Amino acid sequence: MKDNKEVTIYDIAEALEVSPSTVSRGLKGHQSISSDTKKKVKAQAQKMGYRSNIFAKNLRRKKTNTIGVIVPKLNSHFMSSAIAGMEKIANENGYNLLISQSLETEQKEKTNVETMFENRVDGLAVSLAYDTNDLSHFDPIIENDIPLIFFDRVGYYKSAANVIIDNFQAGYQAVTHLLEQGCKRIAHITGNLSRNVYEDRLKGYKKALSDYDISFNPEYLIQNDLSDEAGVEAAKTILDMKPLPDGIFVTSDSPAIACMNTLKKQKINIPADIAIVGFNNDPIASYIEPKLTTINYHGTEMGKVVARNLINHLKGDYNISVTNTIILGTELVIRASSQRKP
Amino acid sequence: MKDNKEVTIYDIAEALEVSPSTVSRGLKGHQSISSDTKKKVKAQAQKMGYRSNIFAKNLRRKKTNTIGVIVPKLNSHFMSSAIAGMEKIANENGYNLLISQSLETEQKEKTNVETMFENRVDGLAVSLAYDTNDLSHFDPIIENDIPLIFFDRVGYYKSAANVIIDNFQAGYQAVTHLLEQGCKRIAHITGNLSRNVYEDRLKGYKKALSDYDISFNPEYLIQNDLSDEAGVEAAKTILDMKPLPDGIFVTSDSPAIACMNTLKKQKINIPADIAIVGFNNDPIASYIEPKLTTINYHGTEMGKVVARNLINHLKGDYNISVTNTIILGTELVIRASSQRKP
DNA sequence: TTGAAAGCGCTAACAC
DNA sequence: GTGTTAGCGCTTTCAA
Repeated sequence: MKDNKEVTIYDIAEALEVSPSTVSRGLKGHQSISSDTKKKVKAQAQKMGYRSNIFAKNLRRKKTNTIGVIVPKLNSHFMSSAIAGMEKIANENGYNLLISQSLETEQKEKTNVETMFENRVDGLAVSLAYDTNDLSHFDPIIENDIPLIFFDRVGYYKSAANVIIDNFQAGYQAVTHLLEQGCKRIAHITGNLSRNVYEDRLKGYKKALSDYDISFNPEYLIQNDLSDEAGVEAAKTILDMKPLPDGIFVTSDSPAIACMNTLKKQKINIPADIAIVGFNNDPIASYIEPKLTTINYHGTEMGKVVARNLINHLKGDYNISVTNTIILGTELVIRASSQRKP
Repeated sequence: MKDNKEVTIYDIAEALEVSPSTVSRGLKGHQSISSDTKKKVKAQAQKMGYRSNIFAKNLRRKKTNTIGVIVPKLNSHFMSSAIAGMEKIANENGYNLLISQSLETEQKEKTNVETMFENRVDGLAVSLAYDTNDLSHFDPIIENDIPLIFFDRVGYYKSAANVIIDNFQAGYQAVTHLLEQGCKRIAHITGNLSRNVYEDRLKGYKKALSDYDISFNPEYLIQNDLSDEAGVEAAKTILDMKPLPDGIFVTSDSPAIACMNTLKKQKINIPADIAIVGFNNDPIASYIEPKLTTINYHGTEMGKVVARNLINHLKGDYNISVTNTIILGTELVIRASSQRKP
């Protein structure tokens, strides 16, 4: 930043022989300024190459028009879509996004929260890291009345709003679908069960089974980190099961695909021998063979909802913590990997 | 943000019966302060729940420790990786990222630049929108000595640094590979040729052909917007060509795959009838059948390089515009879609 | 090693 | 409709 002589409202005031306040008011179209002066002020500002000093403004107004965003990883299909959605809404409303990633660790997440706090974001949107247990690092945020929204991976935390999908319903739907296709022994591959998303999907899985009078078999529950390697490992575990499961509900597409490919290599026929349902509707899901049945939910939409709520709250339109949880719809996308009947 | 009584250095000064300047110095570990006072100051700050006011600081220091990033779209594999890379480096160096997307339009890009300027980012990293022609909206950036780096999709613009991959070389390599596989009639599907990336890849394509004494046939050059639909259309165009091409170099994976699938439906054997090479090494490339040969380049790496250079420049380690263009390596990933020989 | 004081550029309460 | 004035909280020169 060049430090030689930025043009200030004083310079404009001087040139126009009015007071700085008149300039300040004129610039932002304050009502009690004659439209004549307004025009003059703006013209002069333009002419002198004036740009408002945002620090001074923030210093006075105590707000930044910036929304902080902390996500586990920026480069996933879902997250980048969610951020794209937030960016769009934020931008339309004159807000900026300050973005950081926790890289799935609680430690980094804490630092991120501090940074956001230091930078005095007006609001904060967070999707929790994989291993975050303690949420006390959000205390300063709440204590300072900074509106906080968790999205997708949310925590049980006072006075924060949540934007999530109906994970229970989605899990229920996925497993019911498998049951309808005639599956009797359905395995479930999932992640850290203290994350709401996986916990709720598991509940949906159990409920669907019980609705079909099938009792939950803990052996069929495989828990890992949902990496591709974990998908391969899970496939091996499943191949060792006796009797062999005839259906799998995997709580993420990418390990689902890794798992499916491994099974295929062992001459397992998908979906005839084992039907598979994933989660996320990643682009890959419709590119592989057989195409993967999965749960679709719109990241962009979720991002928009998050930003919209945060901004409405900041504008004072309504209080965010009243609307405590917003649940977005999902849909089951049925493709070849699970479809046994026409 | 709560507006009731934030703790300031004055409060600390008062409590400790020292001057504000001493507190200011103590807090940042200034050399000319006794380590005893430093300790006291820090302890007191901690005790009173002090947090520095970043606006006041910025107002004085005229810098924000923020780097602006403008990309066409956040939610592509490459871009989100690049941003993840930047975020990492920025964060390690105490910088924040202010991110916005141009959604591929020059108009939005202009607004974004203005916003970045208004927000006084210390540096700016930009990947150009698909349809940006005129670069004059970057003039204020340069005029105010804000370091500017273009990455991936760069422009010919004075005093901005570029971080790119060697598109010429990559195109050359891709096409040479097709030629080595025995292709004689190679079509090329590409995008807006006023974007360096596509322009240079085309040059590489031509050079490879000429090295094999094959003259460039403009009929084989298909230009579109690189969407999936465009890939399907391109496939149809190709099917109408007589003689049929026996190789295609597509300058992006996703239309390459759309194109390949369309060809497959018409009973074209890939790679026997037509060999295909894509570009980007998107995750899908290795999931489809046949797996797609493509050019790999690391978004994360590029993001890191961009951030590192910007920050080094800001720290005064060296001048960015001297190192005008940084070229990162790519590699050809040979997979089934192009491999005719073992 | 510490303090006094000026000022970064803007806003808004209050006065006219 | 416009001007005066007092800060917002911090840094930094200069002086002690």
